[in-house]
Amino acid sequence: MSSAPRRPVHAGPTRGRPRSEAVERAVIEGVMRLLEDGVPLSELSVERIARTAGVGKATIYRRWSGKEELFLDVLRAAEPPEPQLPGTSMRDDLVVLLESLRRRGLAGRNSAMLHSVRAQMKSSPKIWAAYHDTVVVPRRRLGIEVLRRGQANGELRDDVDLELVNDVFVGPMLVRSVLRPDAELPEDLAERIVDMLLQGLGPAGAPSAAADSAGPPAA
Amino acid sequence: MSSAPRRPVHAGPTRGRPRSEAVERAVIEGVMRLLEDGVPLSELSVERIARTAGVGKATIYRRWSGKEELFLDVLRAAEPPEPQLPGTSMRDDLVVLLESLRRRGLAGRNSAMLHSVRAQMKSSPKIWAAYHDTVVVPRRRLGIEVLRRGQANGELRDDVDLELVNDVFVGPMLVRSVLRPDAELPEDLAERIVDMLLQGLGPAGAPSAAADSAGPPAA
Amino acid sequence: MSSAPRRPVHAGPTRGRPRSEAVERAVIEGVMRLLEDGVPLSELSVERIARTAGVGKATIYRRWSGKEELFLDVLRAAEPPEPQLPGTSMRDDLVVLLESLRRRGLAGRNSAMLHSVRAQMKSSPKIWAAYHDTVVVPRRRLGIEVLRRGQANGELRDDVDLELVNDVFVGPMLVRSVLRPDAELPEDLAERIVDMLLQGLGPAGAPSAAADSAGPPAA
Amino acid sequence: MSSAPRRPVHAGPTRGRPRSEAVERAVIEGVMRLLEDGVPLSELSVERIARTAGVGKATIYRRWSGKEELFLDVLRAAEPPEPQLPGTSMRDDLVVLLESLRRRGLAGRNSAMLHSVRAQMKSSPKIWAAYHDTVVVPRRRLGIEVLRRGQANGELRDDVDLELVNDVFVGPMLVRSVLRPDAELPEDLAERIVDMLLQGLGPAGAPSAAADSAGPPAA
DNA sequence: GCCTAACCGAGACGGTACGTCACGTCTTTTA
DNA sequence: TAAAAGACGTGACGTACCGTCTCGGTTAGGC
Repeated sequence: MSSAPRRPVHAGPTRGRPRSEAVERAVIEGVMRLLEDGVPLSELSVERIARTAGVGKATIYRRWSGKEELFLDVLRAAEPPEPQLPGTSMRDDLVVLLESLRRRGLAGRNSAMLHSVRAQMKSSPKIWAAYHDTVVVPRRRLGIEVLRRGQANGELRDDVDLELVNDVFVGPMLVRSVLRPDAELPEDLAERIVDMLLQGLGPAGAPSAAADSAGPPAA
Repeated sequence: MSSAPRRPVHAGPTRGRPRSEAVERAVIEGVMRLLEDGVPLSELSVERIARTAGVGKATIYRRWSGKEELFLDVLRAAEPPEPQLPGTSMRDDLVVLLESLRRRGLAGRNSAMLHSVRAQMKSSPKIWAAYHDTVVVPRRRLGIEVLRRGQANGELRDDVDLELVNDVFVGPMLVRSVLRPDAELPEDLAERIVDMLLQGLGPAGAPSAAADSAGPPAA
Repeated sequence: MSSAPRRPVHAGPTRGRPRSEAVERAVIEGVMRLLEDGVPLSELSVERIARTAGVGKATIYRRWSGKEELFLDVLRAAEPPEPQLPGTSMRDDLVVLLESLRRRGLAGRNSAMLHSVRAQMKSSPKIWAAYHDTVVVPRRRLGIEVLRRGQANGELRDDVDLELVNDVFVGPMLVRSVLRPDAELPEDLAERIVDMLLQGLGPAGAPSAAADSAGPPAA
Repeated sequence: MSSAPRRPVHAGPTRGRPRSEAVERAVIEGVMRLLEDGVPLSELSVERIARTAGVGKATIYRRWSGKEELFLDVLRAAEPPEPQLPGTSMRDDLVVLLESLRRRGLAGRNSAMLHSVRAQMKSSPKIWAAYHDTVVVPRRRLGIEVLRRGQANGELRDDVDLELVNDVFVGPMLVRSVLRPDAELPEDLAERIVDMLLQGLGPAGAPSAAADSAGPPAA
């Protein structure tokens, strides 16, 4: 789970006193508590984190190379679990997927701050890449799998690039939380996006029948 | 151009030495040069900016309340001009709009850093809101205007929320540059997104003919 | 008076805000107050000195390269003024010289600590050399001058190395305060040393008459 | 040899693995090697000493309460053996005593550093007292014994304070090595000091004949 | 020949100080 | 009065040691 143990891997098995796992937890939870308490990101110094967690500064630097790397683990710990897909149809799975994305942006008081943390992490391309690979990509894979199943049972056209289609579904939801982090997103947003996209925006699209019948067209 | 002149409006017309406009430009261009030279954002201190621009620190603080506010002006200066819309059809206008969005993300070596600057600015909600209102919103208004014209001439269905539709078009492009700032986006991405959305993703959509014919369906 | 301004001597006249002399004084007096208050030397961190003097750490490092160099100025400030020599005879001058040496070792509560400071400074040969050159050597020169006058008026033999003779007078007094810093030295120690040395230790030395007549032999 | 075993004297005779004497030696010799290698005193951390000696930190703290106490044993180990007195006369014995003092100050490259170690120890009065009692006092006793024998056989006046006379002999030699640790002391310094003092500095002293004849006056 | 207590090296731990750097403010002189 | 320069108090940075505390593994008795 930890990003990089920073232990010089030179010695044999475990020599010396082993690292305390409790410390790891205390630090990450300390950061979360500070964020929940409304401490602005600019006041989240390593020094203060250490003080809050009741931990020496060196103990933090022994595990993480800096604030960014620590934040990476904080975000990973805060990431909500993978949503449970109903599996009844591609359309329903997509709605659940987008809905979980919407909820992530408004989970309690700290969500705005978590958003800032994510933004802050971009200062270091390496760290951001690590976040992208371990958090964003898996979620993306899940979406593409859902789309693939949709193609298989005829809910989705065959002649489309699934990567792009995934962005088309996810983009509208994500871009709202990125551009206006504190805006409240309407509850039926996921449904509206999915249905609108499935039925097309041009006037030649399937008639309004498709808008209410949520299930697969032929079933 | 400056966001907040910070001049206490107490004195008469202009007493003493007037502020040099050259200073303003020198500072903003200094920041840009540093970014272009690959200086990481974390090393962009006010102290260094002042040194680079050959300017006193106090002179910077006289104009901007801090680094974030300065960055705001830097981003505004770096923002590409509003794209020239062809006006031949909603579809073509949308392609140009999205294409300008794509290009913004790969403008030279500094684009990745400008992206970081944008991310950094989110640490301060006030500053981000200012950026949002002066840069994001106008561009958004432009898109919605295009969509409205599309509805008027039958290119877009009548029963849709234009705000949401705008996000649906813009989202896929934006989310890619947000999640993977250094990825190269294919040149025909704008076209593909627009056409895919106009024609719908469900199997009942217009046949493949619509996919190649890029022009408006009825023209 | 200051040991090394540490200012890079590159710019022309005085540019920018000049250094505050009050700060210099506050720091040195802060150290002295801490020593007087019985703070052990090992707790005399730069951090604490700065806090005591109400001064930033950087302000200290701007003037002194480290604790040792600062202590150098503290010792120079604490050094008692050059004693007033009576000039009545070499013997009397020597007694005054040695007496001032004795008194330096017991000036208030802080003398023991000043002694520690001196000891500490030896960790850095460069700093000690500076102390030696600016404090020890002048005092030494004074002693040798007294001896030279003694040779001139017949109080001291002609065939002796004045440097060595000076050490012979100063040594016994100094060695006591070095080896046993907290011992109280008897009040008449200076007199006893001078007279004993002038009259010789061998049994063939001048009879006890020389011991009471303190003045020059021919008076 | 060890100053304070620091073993809590609660258990019976010797239970468990006994302490390795080799470790004790390794640590002390490690310190000496570091000093010989020119490592400045300020870089002589317990951590580095342990690393050099290939020993755990706790092993050092098991034996010594801290760096100062360890240095005490280092100095004791470095102390040259008590000089062999010829016994032919007080004058000769004193010369040998002072000569051994002179030699101590120039024993290889490390003598300057040993001097620093001694100085450093003064930071802790307790440690310095221990050094004084176990190293300085015995040597002092030896000097006073020599003087007493000199009084007995007529080489030294009867009416003098032996403690003070001892300081008078030792002081000039010691003060030179204290004030200028790196100065080279001339080879005949011991002889010159002793003879000068025995014959007195006043012009009424024995004529120059006594200056060359080094032996006791009456033999 | 075990048992077991104390040793050993290694290194993590909570602290504290180091010396540097940047913050935003404040004096200076110069224009 | 604004400008460049740079000192100022503050406080975080990342590192190094402090002295203590586990770890796994040794090394001697005493049984």
